[in-house]
Amino acid sequence: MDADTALATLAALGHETRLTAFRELVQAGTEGLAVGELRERLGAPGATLTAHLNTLRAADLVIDQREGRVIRVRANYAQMNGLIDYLTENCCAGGGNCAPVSSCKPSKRGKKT
Amino acid sequence: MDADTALATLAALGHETRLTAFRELVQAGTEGLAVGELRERLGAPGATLTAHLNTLRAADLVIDQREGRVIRVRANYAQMNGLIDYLTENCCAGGGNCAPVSSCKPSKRGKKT
DNA sequence: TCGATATTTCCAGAATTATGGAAATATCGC
DNA sequence: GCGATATTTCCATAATTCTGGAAATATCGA
Repeated sequence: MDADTALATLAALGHETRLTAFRELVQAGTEGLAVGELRERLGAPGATLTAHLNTLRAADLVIDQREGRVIRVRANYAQMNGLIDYLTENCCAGGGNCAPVSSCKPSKRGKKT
Repeated sequence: MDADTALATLAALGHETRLTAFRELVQAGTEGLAVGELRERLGAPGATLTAHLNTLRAADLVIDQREGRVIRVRANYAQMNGLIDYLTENCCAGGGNCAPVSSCKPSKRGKKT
């Protein structure tokens, strides 16, 4: 992932509604959610949600698929992995101060930092 | 790391100047950089850089230490690790679609996604 | 104390982003 | 085709963030 893509991805996630929406989609799993279902969960007006979804779409963080009148949205895990990779490189490049092995240990996840 | 902190961290990194600044600091390693040195590298006016540094500071992404008239700024790797952990949890929770082992393999870093 | 250097705060204008109602588009079942 | 449902686009307003000059603050060496 290049810097511009990482930037767009970070900016897309750096908004409360969009981060919450993405988390809902991740929790929903591979099936994803209908836009209407997501709208109900977030309690946002349609136009507002669409605007945020468009930002997430532009950042390639979600994939949608039309199923008749319903548009089903899913989290794009590949892009999230790409972002994590990018940040890991950024975090670890140069000084070797936080090697991937230490930042990715399963046992370390969930700790209070 | 809680959701609010992750949000502030993502928003802080979701700006070109701040992401570039953070990358410079990571590359600079444990010694960090003087604000003036960072300012020269970024080519930004002092007030502008200070505003961005304040955002990074509020997000706990940088640590600074005064050395006489110079303020030395360093990347806070712990916070970056915390963010990566948060995203990894978000990415992997629910569906098990992208386990940390796959997103953090050293061999996978650097791939084009 | 003074003058020089480093950085910040103050502040206001510029630019961008967010919000949501109303109208438009797409698809369905009949 | 028509009415109903799902979602988007359009658009204007509101809110936020960005930017950078000028003044203020902090520290130094003499």
